[in-house]
Amino acid sequence: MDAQYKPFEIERDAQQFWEQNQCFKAVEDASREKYYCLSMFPYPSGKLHMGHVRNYTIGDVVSRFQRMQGRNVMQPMGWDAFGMPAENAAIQNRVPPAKWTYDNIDYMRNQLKALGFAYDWSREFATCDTDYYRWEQWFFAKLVDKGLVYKKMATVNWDPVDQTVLANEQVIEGRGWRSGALVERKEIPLWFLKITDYADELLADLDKIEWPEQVKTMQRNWIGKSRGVELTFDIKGADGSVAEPLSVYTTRPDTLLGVTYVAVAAGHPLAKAAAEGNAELAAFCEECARGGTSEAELATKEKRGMPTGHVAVHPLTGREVPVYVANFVLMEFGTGAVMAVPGHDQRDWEFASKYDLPIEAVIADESGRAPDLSEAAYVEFGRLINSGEFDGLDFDAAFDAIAARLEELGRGEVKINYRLRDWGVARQRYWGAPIPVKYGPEGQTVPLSDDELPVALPMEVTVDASGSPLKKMPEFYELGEGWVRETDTFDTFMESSWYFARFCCADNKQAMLDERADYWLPVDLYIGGIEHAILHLLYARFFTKLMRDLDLVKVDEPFQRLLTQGMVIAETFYRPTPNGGKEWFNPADVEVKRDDKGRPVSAVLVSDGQPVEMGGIEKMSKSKNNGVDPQSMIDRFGADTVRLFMMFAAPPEQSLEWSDSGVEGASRFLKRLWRMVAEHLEAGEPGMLNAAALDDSQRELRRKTHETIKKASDDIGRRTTFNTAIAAVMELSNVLSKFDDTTPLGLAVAREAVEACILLLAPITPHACHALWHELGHKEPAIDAQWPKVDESALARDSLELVVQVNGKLRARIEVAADASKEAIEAEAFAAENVQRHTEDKTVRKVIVVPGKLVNIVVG
RNA sequence: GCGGAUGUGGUGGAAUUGGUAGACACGCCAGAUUUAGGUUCUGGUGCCUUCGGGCGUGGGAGUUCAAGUCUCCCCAUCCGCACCA
Repeated sequence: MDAQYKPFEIERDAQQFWEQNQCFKAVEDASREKYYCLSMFPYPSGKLHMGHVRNYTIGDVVSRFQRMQGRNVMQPMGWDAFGMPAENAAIQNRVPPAKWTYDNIDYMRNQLKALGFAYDWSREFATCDTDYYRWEQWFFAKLVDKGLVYKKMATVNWDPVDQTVLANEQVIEGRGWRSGALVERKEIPLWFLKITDYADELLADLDKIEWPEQVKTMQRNWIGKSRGVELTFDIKGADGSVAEPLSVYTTRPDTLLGVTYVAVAAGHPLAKAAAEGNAELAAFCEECARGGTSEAELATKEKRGMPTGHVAVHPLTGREVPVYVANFVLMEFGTGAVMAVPGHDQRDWEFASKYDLPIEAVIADESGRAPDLSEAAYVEFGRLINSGEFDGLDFDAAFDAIAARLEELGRGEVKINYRLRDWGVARQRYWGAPIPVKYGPEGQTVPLSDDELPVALPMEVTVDASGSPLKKMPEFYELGEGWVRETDTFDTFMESSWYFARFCCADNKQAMLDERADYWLPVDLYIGGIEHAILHLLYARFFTKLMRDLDLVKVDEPFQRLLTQGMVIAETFYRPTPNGGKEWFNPADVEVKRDDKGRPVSAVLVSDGQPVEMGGIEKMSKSKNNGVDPQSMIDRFGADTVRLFMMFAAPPEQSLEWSDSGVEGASRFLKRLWRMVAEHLEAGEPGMLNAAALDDSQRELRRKTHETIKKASDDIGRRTTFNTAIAAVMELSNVLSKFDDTTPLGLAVAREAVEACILLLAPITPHACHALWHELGHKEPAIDAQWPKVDESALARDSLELVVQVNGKLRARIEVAADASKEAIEAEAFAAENVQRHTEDKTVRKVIVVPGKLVNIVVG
């Protein structure tokens, strides 16, 4: 064999072999156990970034591993092709979004192929293909029939200059990103899916799936099921006139007697009514409507309010408290009004302090007395005080008693609430799937029927900043006789909510899904960024339940296991610019200088030799210019090196810091591995592996081989910590390289170790392992080789090393027989010289023996 | 603001169930070989030390024979927040 590792030839040959033999085409086979491994499909932004490479390498490693376990593996790939960047590119470059998108797909597909991923390309599709989104339109019409779709007014970001709706991303510090105009909140009618109908099931079924606990927690908190009381306050105008009663929801009815004011949203009917004769209040309400709609922006805003002049009558005591308009109360949440208990809610406390409203204690602290409310609200549970007949009750008793009393008075009832809101799926944009609805001359709203579908998106359009071109295309929306088509398109989360199912039967032109989905679903392992922990994953779970209820799938949950991968980060470099900004330089163009300890101390730009500042390690991004181009790495080192580095540098769930020298290390290891196999083959033909005839060093290598198989199998299969699996194989290869026994038996043991290294690495560096497996004389390709099995008998040891601690400090190591008794171990421990030194003149109080691990002698 | 996470040598990380902290790799130091240089190989490398040992996992307290791991408080950084994907 060629003693030199030539990654480019090897990779080209391996990829050709896989393609010619259609090795990764997945075929349904009821007699075999299936494994559906899916990575989140990419948005075709132009070229792959390192985050993609990481994501897809993880998926590929698992897919190839599962194949070697004998499973029938499907690993598909496609394109999440609708979205805003295509429109932005269209505005900038005057290219229609469709052309831009499909060109990007062509380029990125080639990049994926160069990385050698084991995809079944026959299942590929893009969500902007009419053949894909037509089923989404069909499905939406079915949901309308089932009553799971409705239209209501909702708040959007409105750019008053460009006269267009902005995404939250397009609102920068309260201003439109193009126009710079102050953004306003505006109400427009939009389509919604009733995800709240499924809130309970979405919550309960989290227990059925093997997801990271933190992701499940985030989803639980997002759904936010709470038990509380909805109650009403009677309202009186400033002149004493009676107004519409005000409904509020609270999870703390035990604090009801501490209510000292009530607050409503600026858009609340009560606020609107009060503002009519009050110019100051009207101005305030208008001001509240300024700025973006994002919750982070609203929640961090300074809390402000203004009295309406109305008073609310306490439902139990009859006490009259002022009604405020407050900017932190939102019409979209709950009833658009809240009761305020400044003594026991921090936000209410701050508001009350600011506007000089009374702060009263109705919950006692641990000592049973009224808590000190001068610095902050007391938010713990406790027994009631200053609450009349309810005094002395704890939270649960007070909850029930107060709820019962309100119910008796017809003033309230216990209610389960969810934080989750229905899903607004309409977007006022062009590059999305058209919403299949038409409107009639008499105001009818009708979903399109099967024979009116699909509604194809016109592909040849000119896009500008003034909103969707569909709204200016009568040939698109005019249907004749006064009928017009909806011009809004779907949220792109719609497409990504069911693509995993369509991969099962992407070629079906007659139906959305067929029985092949029953074979492949659920996805066994889903891999993608943690940033999708809530929205995408929740919507996909919701869609699965919708599809199940329409008899399209049989599963309750889409993704049985979930792996959330961390970000790829890199050092940043910059120079200050005269205008106070920063000019960022790519790490590839910078050289870092180190001190004699290897600490980075300074950096210079290679092109001019002048210094640049180090800006810290950040997520790879365009704005900081610290992205490392995967293509240039593949061109320099080959795909296997890039894959190996990515899997070795960090466990998949943590962020991964890019390091050029780390990549070189990965490349070095592959060269060493290659040379080692070549030298092993030079050394001659191995004999039969007779386990009973091994000498000590042979037995030791064989034990290391099987320990490595055991660890790597567990690391890849169960723990998905690929970095430690690779480290274990490196250890084995280090031991192997020092093993120079060229007897037939020695070579047999070495051959077993070499083959273990290659097979254990085959999922990670598939091209090199494909070639090496062939060099070792195997006719079947490495992808069809069986994953190595552990020989438990090779793991057995005669003696074990234990550590001896005195008062928890390590003092000695002892060698004891594997089956030594506790007494024998203790005796051996006390016999150690260093142990004697630390125990003499002291009383032994306790001896702890942890079998196979350690002895701890406690002296005093 | 709310929700979720992370923090270990000069660096990335390992320590899976409370039981030897620092596996594996990068970097650095010394040596060897070859070369014009990169390369390759061998050895060393947490910090301090009076060479007995002591200290050490963001900071502070606690539980335990034993804490990177469990509990409480604090600090810093990252992700998400419903129209970015």
